[in-house]
Amino acid sequence: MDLRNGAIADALEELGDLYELDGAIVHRVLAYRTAARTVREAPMSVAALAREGRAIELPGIGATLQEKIQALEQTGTIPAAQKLRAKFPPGLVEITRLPGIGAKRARLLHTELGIDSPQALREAALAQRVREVKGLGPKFEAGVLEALERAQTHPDERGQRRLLLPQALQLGQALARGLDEAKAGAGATVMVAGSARRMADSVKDIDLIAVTTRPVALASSLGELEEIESVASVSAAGARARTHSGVGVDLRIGRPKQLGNLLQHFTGSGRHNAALRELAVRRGLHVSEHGVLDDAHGRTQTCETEREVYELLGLAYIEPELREDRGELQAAAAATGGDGLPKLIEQRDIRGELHCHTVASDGKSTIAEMAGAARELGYEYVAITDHSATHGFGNDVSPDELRRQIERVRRVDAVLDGIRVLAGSEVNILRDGSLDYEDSLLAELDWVVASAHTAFGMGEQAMTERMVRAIEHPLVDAIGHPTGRLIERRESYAIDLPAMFEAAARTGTLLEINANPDRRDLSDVHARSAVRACVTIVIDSDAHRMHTLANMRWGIATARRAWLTKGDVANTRPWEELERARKRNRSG
DNA sequence: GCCGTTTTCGGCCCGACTGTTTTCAGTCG
Repeated sequence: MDLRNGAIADALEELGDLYELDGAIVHRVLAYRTAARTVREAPMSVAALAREGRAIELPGIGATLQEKIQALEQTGTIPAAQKLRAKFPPGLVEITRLPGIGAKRARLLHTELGIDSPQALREAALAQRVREVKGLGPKFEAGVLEALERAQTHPDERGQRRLLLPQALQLGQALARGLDEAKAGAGATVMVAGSARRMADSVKDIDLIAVTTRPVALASSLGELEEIESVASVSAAGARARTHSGVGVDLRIGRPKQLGNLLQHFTGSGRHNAALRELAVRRGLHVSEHGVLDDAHGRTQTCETEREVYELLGLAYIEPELREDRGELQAAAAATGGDGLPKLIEQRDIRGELHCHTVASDGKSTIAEMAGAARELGYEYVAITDHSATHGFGNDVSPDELRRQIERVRRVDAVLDGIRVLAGSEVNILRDGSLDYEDSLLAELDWVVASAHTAFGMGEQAMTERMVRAIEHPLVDAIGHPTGRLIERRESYAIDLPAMFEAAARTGTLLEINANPDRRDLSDVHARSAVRACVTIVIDSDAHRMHTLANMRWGIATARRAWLTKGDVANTRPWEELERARKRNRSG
């Protein structure tokens, strides 16, 4: 069994941390962290790739790192890491996670005071020995104690509890509105930036930007908002604060002329910006939140829009969702030989909903209510797909009950104008990959989604065989939430994704981007790999009541982050076209 | 440690903030 990518990434990250403690130059440390991310996001087994000597095909992985990955796979450990672990105890690495303490200071504490754990650090600080170290002082010592205290009383915050995107956007927009409406906000423009603007799965802290002619007054008013518990700093450049729920808020302020620079800078991601600046330097330009400095003229040019920033660098405009340093800069440089950026899918491209629930299983709304709500959203069709008999949640839909449900759907479809209501089911994929309705019953349905809801712990090979068997079933139109992950709560089950994608592409089975904001499954990275493997995607809300049909937007966000166009997504097509093209009609 | 309109060595983004500093290093995003 291959070592999972996550485990390899963890090992590379640890090694990077250790090298940093050991005083390695920052670029070497950075190389490990970049490689760790690449491995974590890779759609294939990096262990298998390394075995074939092909891991060097991944960006940021060279011969040295490939060797280390091979060693890790063969012996379970990397020799260099073992050596360094003996030198720097794990408690020291833990100390570098405390705010305000990095590798340099951790190492200083280790060599000067022999500190090797948070506990030892605490004792030294209480005995006022930390302030005696050259370069440190009483304020640092107090900060250390506070950080240790906080880590103890808020253990969950050390693990960086993150907000899901909907909560982050809601909070960010509330704060932006609050600043807008504050007295100092008159004439100001306030916007949500950061990972929330990039529509990431989850968000660590809220980034806001503002342009105004009265920066200090605006920065001061952040602390007056009801959501804010404490303010760490206020200046003309912005403010940092924390909400009552413990979320960090970073406000950055500039002049109206630099709105584009500021928004671009603070939207990030950090990696996108770093890559952007490297590209700029090669062209004699220096990019920052203040503007674009031209070496040749010694002048800084400010931009009112982000588009101008990218244009100054010879790039096409890059949508925020793409700014993750996943090839978007090369694509945006199409004029100089890149592939060009895709025209990303939009909400208005969606013509129908193909996965939602009603009171027949665990939903809260009726067929007529769901269909009416789907029509309100402008959809042309909606498939009612309640859970199947063995799911165990809500009311079990026995085969007879499903037959009655089909009749109910037909009746609603007959009386409801303006939308086509389809009879479907979200069928359970059993342990062996079989489904829990007879084929003859499935054949009566207009739409069949198949999903795994149980037995997530089976091994990779068994799980892959299970899913591939379901994919190969001639009556399965789509696979629901194909990896089973819950964002920030549950990892995906072990599965060979390339094998699943190959099967889906071969059979014409759709793979879902489930738009429930807790799932967003397939993820952005996986959906992109799937489409590259010639899989067609379907984006579904998986709504359990009328208003959650609007969750479609989170699925669209994931699709956009996956570089998907309208053409990659099945439910952008009219029902007749979709039905004609699907596999049960293709194969016969 | 990676990488190449600077190809096998010598670079490798930019600024704010903090606390410790007599001019800057470390940390963070």
